[in-house]
Amino acid sequence: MTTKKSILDKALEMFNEKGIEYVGMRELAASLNMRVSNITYYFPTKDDLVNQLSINLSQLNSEIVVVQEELTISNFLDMLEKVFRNHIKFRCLLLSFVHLLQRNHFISLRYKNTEKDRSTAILRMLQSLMESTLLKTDADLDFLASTLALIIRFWISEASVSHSKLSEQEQIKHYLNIVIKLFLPYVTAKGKRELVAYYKSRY
Amino acid sequence: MTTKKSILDKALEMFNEKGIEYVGMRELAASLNMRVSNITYYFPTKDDLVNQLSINLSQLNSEIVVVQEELTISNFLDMLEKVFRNHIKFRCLLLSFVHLLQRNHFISLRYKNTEKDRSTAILRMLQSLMESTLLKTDADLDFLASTLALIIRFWISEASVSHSKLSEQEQIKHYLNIVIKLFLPYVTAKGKRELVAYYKSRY
DNA sequence: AATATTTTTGGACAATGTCCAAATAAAAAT
DNA sequence: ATTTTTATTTGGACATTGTCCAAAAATATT
Repeated sequence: MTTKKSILDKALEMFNEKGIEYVGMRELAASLNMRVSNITYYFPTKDDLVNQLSINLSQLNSEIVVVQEELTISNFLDMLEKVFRNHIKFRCLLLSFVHLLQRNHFISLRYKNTEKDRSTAILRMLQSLMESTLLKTDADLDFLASTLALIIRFWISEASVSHSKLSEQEQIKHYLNIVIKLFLPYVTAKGKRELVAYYKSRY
Repeated sequence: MTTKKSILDKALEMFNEKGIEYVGMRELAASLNMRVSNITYYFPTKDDLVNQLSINLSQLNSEIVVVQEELTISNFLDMLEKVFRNHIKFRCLLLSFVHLLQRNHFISLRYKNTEKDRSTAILRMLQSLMESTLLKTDADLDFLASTLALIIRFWISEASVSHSKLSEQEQIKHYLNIVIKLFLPYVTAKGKRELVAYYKSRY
């Protein structure tokens, strides 16, 4: 394992534990048995370090969210669940989401580029579900996409505030459930069967 | 105007502008034409200062969210809109919500006390709407309350990230719209008339 | 007018992220 | 094998942050 990777791993671990803003460079260096300036050799600023973590999360999510023909509700929820799992792995980033975008120059630049892609990706998936007659033709896709985006971005913040006693698995279940119920009024009979099947297959 | 109040006012103004974490005590003091230690005389720590702002927001919201007999959809949405306006006035607090709860000892203590009150208040309002035959009897109130809580807490974070070009008025409209659409499948015919009437009366 | 209380001040403190010249280790070239 | 070049690591410095405190100044009370 390279020095760079060991720094990233330990940083993610400690950031997740205590929050990005509350882990000092000296503390991180001490945990790694190295000197602070050794970290800054690989990551000149703390923002660089955080930015690399954010790139890693983006890549992980990109592997999951792939455009596919004939998207099913199960596929869709599976993807969502995997994204939720990635969010837990990188939870420090999502808990500091707003601050990072306000102040981390790299992240805010990169985010602006991927933001539209991501939300149009969601919209296209919903359209695909509609074309497969899984969503009713009069379903308000913009509403669903907006609400979905809000949940995806902030579920983990909400969970850390309101459901911290729940296990990670239970938290994921809770917010997947909310998504399922969000879709419920808008799925066709066929879609509803898939939705219910997905729900029963897990819980 | 007392010194204490002038500190709170200026702090809120600058915190909203730049973010709580990015306004230093010296910067704040300079804007007030006073010395740092003069601020710490009234607010020994920055957390004390932030906590007082958070108390002020809580009080403002408590004045709005009052339990009333015969709650109507209009009343409910009016309350929500007023809460949204308060959130804009104190937006710095909501943008730092997670951090404050993680690290500000006062706020996290106080929040735990009011958290359950608030969410049961939401639930009771929904029950009241149901008793007034504005919500269908089979509406999933827990789902509505959960989703509502998520929107109320994080709409302004989402707006700052995704809709920063919109005016404050447009942002409020957008998220009120989401709430309206969230309720749409669960309102009775009578409730729907109210919902539509509310929507048309504004926009 | 003297005393007590409240408010304001300047300067200190430790901790933070960042930076840099020098030391060391490793690799490449001779 | 020895020298030169490059990559990595180190200790110490810097400005900035929130916090603290003894003394000064202003105000209130006796």
